[in-house]
Amino acid sequence: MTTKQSIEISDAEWEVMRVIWTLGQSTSNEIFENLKEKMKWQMPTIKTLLGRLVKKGALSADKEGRAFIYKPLIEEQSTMDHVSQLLFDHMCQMKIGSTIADLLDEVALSQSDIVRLRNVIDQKAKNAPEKVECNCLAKKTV
Amino acid sequence: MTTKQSIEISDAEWEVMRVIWTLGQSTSNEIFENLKEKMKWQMPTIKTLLGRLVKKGALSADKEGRAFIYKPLIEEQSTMDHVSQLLFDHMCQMKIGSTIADLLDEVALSQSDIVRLRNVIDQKAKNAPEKVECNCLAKKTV
DNA sequence: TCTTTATGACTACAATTGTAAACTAAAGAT
DNA sequence: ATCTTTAGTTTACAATTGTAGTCATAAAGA
Repeated sequence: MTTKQSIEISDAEWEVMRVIWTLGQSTSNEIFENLKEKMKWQMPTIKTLLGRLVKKGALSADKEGRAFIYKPLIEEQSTMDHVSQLLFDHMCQMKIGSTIADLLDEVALSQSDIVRLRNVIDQKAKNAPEKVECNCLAKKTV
Repeated sequence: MTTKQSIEISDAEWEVMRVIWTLGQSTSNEIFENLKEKMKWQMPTIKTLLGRLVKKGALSADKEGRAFIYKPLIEEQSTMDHVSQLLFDHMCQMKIGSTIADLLDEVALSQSDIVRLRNVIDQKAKNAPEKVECNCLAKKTV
């Protein structure tokens, strides 16, 4: 799993990836079973998404008898890290801290997540500046 | 500012919003000056994005002499909160904690951000479960 | 071996997005 | 009262995305 960071995965494709990541590998049928309720998708929709994901290099497809077995070529955690960084990269730096705080308030966290988060924050605390500057405007070239 | 949460703002549009949010209000010219370097955009590109944002209800446009003054109709912090929630909503619940930890490691945080984050985490710690279940597969309807 | 069926491949098509050219109308200058 | 400049409007156009129909083919059963 080389984990190419440059791959763009759309929302719909993301749903397919989640199933495959969780199962480790999967057939189109299995994916269909897992998503038809939640997404109200027809089989051809899944086929299209699988095709695009293979083409993008996010999945491998190995023929196993009649069907293909799809396996992830990119790793889940690093893909999640990548897209969240992309998102926050194009937001006002000054407000990222509060946004993450608001976010933490909404998500489910386990005890070990808490430990991990506390550690990260303790580390950051050591060198945190008083204020983070807004980076939304071009620097004045006076 | 009513802050309609349903508005979808694309990446390019986001850049325009950031400038307007930071300035409070702006003309197309001012936006151009702030983004031409960073985005390498031509003026018509900005015009298009402004038009789309007004149409979407993200901006108001008041004629002031020759030009329009654009003002945000949605609030920056809540828009940031909204899009980050949207992003994490379609990710594996089980891995969100570690993703946010990885993210915190990368971003700039001020001392007051740190205080705020510690508070949120302390709150969450009270009721945090041992483990957060993966929510990527359909529940078996046995 | 022939037929049925499951599965993937190809095609489709509208909406959104990124990017910008061309056109038009109004404001300021002469 | 014109002309020029400037700012907005309309049009354009390819790529991506969401969603799915149709076609072809290979496997499985009769």
